[in-house]
Amino acid sequence: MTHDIQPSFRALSDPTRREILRLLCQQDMTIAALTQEFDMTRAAVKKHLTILCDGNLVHSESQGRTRINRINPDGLRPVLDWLSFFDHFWDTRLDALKTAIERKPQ
Amino acid sequence: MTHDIQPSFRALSDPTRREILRLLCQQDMTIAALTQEFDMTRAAVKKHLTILCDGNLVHSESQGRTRINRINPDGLRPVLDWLSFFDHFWDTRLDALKTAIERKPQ
DNA sequence: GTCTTTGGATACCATTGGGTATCACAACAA
DNA sequence: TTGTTGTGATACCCAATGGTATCCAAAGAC
Repeated sequence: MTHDIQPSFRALSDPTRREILRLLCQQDMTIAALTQEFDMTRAAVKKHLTILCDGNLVHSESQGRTRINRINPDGLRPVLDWLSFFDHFWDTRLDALKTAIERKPQ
Repeated sequence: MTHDIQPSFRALSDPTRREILRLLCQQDMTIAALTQEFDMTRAAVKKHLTILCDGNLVHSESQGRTRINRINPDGLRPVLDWLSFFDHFWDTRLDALKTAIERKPQ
């Protein structure tokens, strides 16, 4: 039901893919347009886009001969949720430590 | 000067390492203690810890014979910053689109 | 129609990554 | 001292990954 976050973290772990996301934040782009921004072949960019789609961070849609690649901001939510969870537990532990120190008889 | 975020994203991309972070949120742990939580050898856990240290998410400190592994919450900040940047640009684009629609004569 | 462009798919290569096995070393206990 | 425990480091294995080259199909442009 709820999406696995692993594909999202995987997609974010490559600098080329993060750069693709940055570019797609500004405008939708075709594979050909994205390829012009990198020093690699179209096939390589296509592979990165597939991984970004698997991570639910990008959505692709055919329009005639071209295929429009679009950011999917909802895909980032599970990642942010996990990091928040992480932060929450850290805070909890910090609070527990603080409480322990305060209670400790000198 | 400012740390490269790539090692942090890399460290977060593996489920075992995310689980290690979750465990370390609750308490500091030695490698031996961490190894008991996983179905793998101490050497494998050690490798994961090295990657987490490279990503600045964990800090290790020798205490006599043992080595204490501790969460470094500051290491998560660059990651959160990047994701915020991402969010910001998405919002900006969304606003631009909204404005364009509102301005568009019907 | 033909040609060009855009993209999908596959095979292939070199490197990285996660894992084990193993040896060596330092610290503590007896 | 002898042994045990916690750790570091290395060599090795196999799968995954990032990349290329290549072929193929379909949509537009001419």
